[in-house]
Parts: sequence; C-alpha cells; structure tokens
Amino acid sequence: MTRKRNFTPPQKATLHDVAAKVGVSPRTVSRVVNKEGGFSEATEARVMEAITELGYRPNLLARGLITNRTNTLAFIVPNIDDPFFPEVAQGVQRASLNRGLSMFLAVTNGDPAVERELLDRMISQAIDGAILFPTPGAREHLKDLAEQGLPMVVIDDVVDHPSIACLRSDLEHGVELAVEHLRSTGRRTLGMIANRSSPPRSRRRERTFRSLEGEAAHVIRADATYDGGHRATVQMLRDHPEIDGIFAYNDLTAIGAMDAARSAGRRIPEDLAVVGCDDIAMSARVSPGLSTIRIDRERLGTEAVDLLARVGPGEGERPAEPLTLPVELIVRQSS
Amino acid sequence: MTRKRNFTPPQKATLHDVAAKVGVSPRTVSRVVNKEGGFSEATEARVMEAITELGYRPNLLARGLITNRTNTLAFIVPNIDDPFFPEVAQGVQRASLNRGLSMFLAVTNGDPAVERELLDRMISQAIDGAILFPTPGAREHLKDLAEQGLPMVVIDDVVDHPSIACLRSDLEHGVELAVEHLRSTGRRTLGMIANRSSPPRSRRRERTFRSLEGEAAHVIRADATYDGGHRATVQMLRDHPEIDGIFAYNDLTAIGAMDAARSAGRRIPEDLAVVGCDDIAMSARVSPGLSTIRIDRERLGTEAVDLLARVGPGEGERPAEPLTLPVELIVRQSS
DNA sequence: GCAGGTTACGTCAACGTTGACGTTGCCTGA
DNA sequence: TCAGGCAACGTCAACGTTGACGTAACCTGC
Repeated sequence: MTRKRNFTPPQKATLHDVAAKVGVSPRTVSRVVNKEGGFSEATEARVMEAITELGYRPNLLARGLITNRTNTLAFIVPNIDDPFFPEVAQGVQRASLNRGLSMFLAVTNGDPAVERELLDRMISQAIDGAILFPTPGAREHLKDLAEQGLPMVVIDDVVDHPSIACLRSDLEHGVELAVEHLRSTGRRTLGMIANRSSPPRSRRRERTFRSLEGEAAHVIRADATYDGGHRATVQMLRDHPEIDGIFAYNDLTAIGAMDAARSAGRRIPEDLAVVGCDDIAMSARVSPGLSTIRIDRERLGTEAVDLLARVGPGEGERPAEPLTLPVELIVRQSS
Repeated sequence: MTRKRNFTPPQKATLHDVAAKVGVSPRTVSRVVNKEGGFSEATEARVMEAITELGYRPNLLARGLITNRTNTLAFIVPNIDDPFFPEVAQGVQRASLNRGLSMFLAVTNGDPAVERELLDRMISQAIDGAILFPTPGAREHLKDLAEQGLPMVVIDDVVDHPSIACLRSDLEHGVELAVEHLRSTGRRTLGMIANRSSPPRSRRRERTFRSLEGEAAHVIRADATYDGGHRATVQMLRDHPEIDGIFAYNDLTAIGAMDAARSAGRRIPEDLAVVGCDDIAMSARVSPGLSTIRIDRERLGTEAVDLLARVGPGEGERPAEPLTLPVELIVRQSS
C-alpha cells in the first residue's frame, strides 16, 4: 500500500524530546510531570515551559503498559433508547471526571454474548474497572472476569465475589409504595408488566409484586420498551378485563400501557390507573402525567463510581453489603 | 501503603506464556494471533489451543504503543439529557462495532473548555479519531488537534481542514419545510426559538428562518432544553401576542414551548401551531403529538463513523464536500 | 573532619507487542 | 547437482514510560 500522505507526520513530542530541550534526563521530566518530587523549582519551571512549548502530552498507553492502570472505566448498559440509562451515564461521567477517569460507554441490547464480547475487548484495553447492568445469564461470566482481576460494580443484581460490588435501588420498597398507592385509591384488581429479559434471580419488582398480591397475581412479561408495554396491556386487558390498576416495569413500558389502554377504550385514571418506575423526564410530559417510582439516576451513577474505586486495587476491603439507594413515589394524573 | 491483597494476583497471560507452553517463539504466536501467515496449520492449532487454555488476550496497550492504532474512537456530545444524542450514539456504536472499534462517549455540557479537556485526554489515550458536535468557539482548537494528526468528523458545523470531515443534516431544507407547512395551514406570524449556544457561524436553522421571514423575523435565542423553550415562549407570547406559529430549535424546546403556550391560555394547534426538529421518540407521545422535522439519528451516527474511516490514516483522499443527509417533515397534531 | 543524611538528579531494565531482518531446511528446475 | 526460492520459523530492537537503584554534591552535627 502506497503512502500518499504529503503533510509532515506531526510527530508527537515525548519525554525524550522535552528532556533534550531542557538538558535533563527523561526520568527527571517524568518526575516533574507526575509531581513525584525530587527536582528543583528551577528545573520544574524549565521543564514545564518546554512541555507547553512542544505540546507534550504523556502517552497513556506507555504509562498504562507499565503501571497497569489506565484511568479508564467501562459503563455497560442494556440499551440507550430508554432515557433511564443515559441519565445514569451522565452521573457516571460526572463522577469519573472528578476522579480523573475516562468512560467507555457500550450498549449490549440485552445480549449476553455482546456483553461478553464488549467486556473482553475492554479488558484488552486494560480498563481499570467496569460498571454494568448485567444481562441475563451473565453471572458466571462476570465471576470469571472478576477472577481475572477486573473490579466491577453491578447495578440491580447481586453477584457474590470479593472484587464485585453491588448497587441497587430499593425497588422492593418502590413496588410496595406503588401497590399501596393503587390500593389506597380504590383499585381492586392489579396487574403487572414485568421485564422478560431480567436475569431470573433479580426479578425484584416482579417478586415483590407477587409476594404482595399472592398466587393469583396477574403478571405478564414483556420487553421493557414502549411497544412491549403496549402489547402486554392489550393482552392483559383482553384476558382480565377486571384489571383496574397496572404497575409497569419502567416508565417506557407504562407509557406504552397507557396508550394501549386508551386505544382499548379505557379512561385513565378513571377506568385504569397506571404507575411506572424510574421517573424519566418524559413521564412528567405525557398526558396524563405518569405516576411513578422515582429513582435518582444521577446518584446511581456517582455511587457506582465511588463503589468501583473502593473495590479497585489498593483497597483490600471486601465490598460491604449491596448498597441500596432509596426511591420515592411520585403521584401524577395517571393514578 | 501496605498491600493487603490476599488472593493470587491473577497474572494475565502474555505472548510469552503462550509461546512457552507451545514451544515456539512469541513472534510466532503473534503471527498466529494476527493471522499474518507464515506458520503451519499444526502450529496454528497448537497455539490456538494454548491461547484458549491460558485465556490469553492481547494487550492492546502494548500493541497500540507500537502500531499507533488503538481501534478506539471518541464521540463527544454537548449533552445527554436530550435523547437526540444518545440515539446518534447508538448509531455510532453500532457502526463502530462493525469495524472493530470501541467508543468513548463524553459529554461537554456545551462548555468549550470541557471539550478541550476531554479531547486532550482522549489524545493521550491515543484514540484513532473523534466524532463531535462542536461547542461554540471550538473551531481553532479543532484545527490544532487536526494539525496534530487526529482525524475528526464534525457534525452540523463546518471546519476546513484536510483531516476533518463534515457531516450535516439538511436543516436548511427542514426549516423551509417547516415554514412552508406553517404558512400553508394559514399561520400569519411566525416565531422561532433558536439555540443560544450554537456556534455563531453554524446557526443554520436560524439563518434559514431569517432568510425566509425577512428582517422582521421574530427570533429568540434560548437554551436548547425544555426549560429554555418554556421560558422563551412565555416571553415571545408576551412581547408578540400576534404570533400564531412557532418553529423551535429542537423537539425538547418545542415541547417546552407547547406547555408554556397552554399555560398562557393558548390552544394548540387552534391558537398556536408548533413545529420542532429531530423527531425524538417523545414527540410522538406528547399530547398533542408534535409536528417536527425528522432527522435520521442512527444514520447520522453510522455515516459519521464511515466518514471518520475515510479521513483516517492510509486514506490520502481529502474529504469531499460536507456530506448532507436528508430530513423529512412529520406532521402531527401540534400544527 | 567526617559519618550520615538529604537533595537532585542519572542509568538501566522492564511492561507486551510488532517491524525489520536473519536463518534454517526443503523443494524446484535446468 | 546446485542456485534460487519459499515456507516456517527465530532474533533483536523499538514503542514511551516508570520502578528500582545508583551517585555526586552538599549539608548537618559533634
């Protein structure tokens, strides 16, 4: 392959270049860059000057190769169409920047194989840690990775391993609040739209709902999307027309449910009350406004980064019990 | 600092480990890993076996250090609360994965200093390229970076440099469609809510609107958010009560405008028509449904990655004219 | 006046990989 | 029969940085 590049390849400056310019050894420049100490103020000044003059930037690959740290973390989400995840990502990035970290964001579309592929690649990139909403069936794989020394934070799932920290929203309490609220407004028969692709052992909303509603609980599992909620509701209202209150896995699902219910001729909230979960921005905007369980998404992100730092290298502490963040019931017009 | 780690440090396998196990030189293993050829099938089989057995993964830092490629790109957006950007990000990631690239996502909050900081950091990480919606005043800085050899794609702005490619939606046509549509439904006085923090030379929606409406055009600049739209509308309807049609910078702004207008006692669309821009998912859900100019966000992302590959190393071609993607008018109930 | 310490450096090797180039051994054709 | 070529390796250095260690000069206290 012929190289047709005709402008000067803009050689990046290295420690050596800076050192040569100042007349010291690269090691001394390195010391200045990393503020290790062991240099005079005069030297420091001259080095700093040369650095700005040459536009020197440390090569993080070389540094990472030897220190085994890259100041980089991965944040892995099942999807990005649901505004919930970008908002958590916002929190993750903010907290990362505060700690001098960069964030890789990746989307799995709920596919464990994709998750695996992404994590493998991230490991090759020598990330310092990963924060993720695990896909179903990922537990063993995650333990493998942890075994290889990758610090991780899993959100809304529990994996028992010394270098995996767990972070959760208090969904159990959220579901209680939702059901209690629906009951208190006189609803007699409740249905729930659960998430088809939740990891089986972490169907916490569904489990709590069932425990509150008993054996006859009406639960349909659907995709955690607008369409999933729509379709599930059509079926639910057809099979059990007596249902007059729905708790949905998340707000997108709930909004789909509301639209489906109205198409089926139900008035909201008169004939059917709907409560969602997350409190995405959209929920306050739809009509009628969607009642929901609010999760503090920004905080979820920042806490995840904090936790990750705590399971990271240098900290021998075993991560404590899963950290649980509180939730809040927001009542709007849909219930 | 004392090391209290008590489980075996999970030494990652290297080329040397694999080589030792198989009884060949690391160079041969490298050849197999990279499918360079120059090895027998028997050797390949034994190497592959050892690789899976040891769980060997190439160290991308070491590889990048020598090849100067990391198969990594940065995608930099002004914010992530506006669903528009995550959806573009989705496209970017999908296209990236197809090409074997990883994506760094970063959010600037519209601050040029943050953008600069982020890009600098990315460069230190030796990314292969960057895709970004530039912040105002970033042009010179971007040229600096391009000069240092970073391939870039800027979206919805134009920067003239051989290693910067430009990608745009046909917003001019979009604005024409919107204004034409509002006029054709009988609106007499139009207002526009523009984006306060657009780079001055790329206020394309605003410029087109002004060129269509003439000198007396009613334009207010606001933050490109729900609240920005809300506030701008309050002011606009107070100062110019005769306005009966609004074109907003984006859908979030438009939805804010609708809410503000209704609070001010206007019926939509009877008293005031509103048209947005983007067609985010929310726009079909709000009530009344928001008419808007649809931008194919996924495609924007994938085209950006394609373009980036074309300005990347090895391709001597100067990027052609800015690539322009078509837009589409979606009429709903708000107009 | 000198042991001992401190400050401000320098030297060297190593991190894991690949580019450039060298070296076998076998096959081929005239 | 042997020059020439090719397949299948191996060797060595380099990428840019930092950890470990060495050292010269100077200071300190007694």
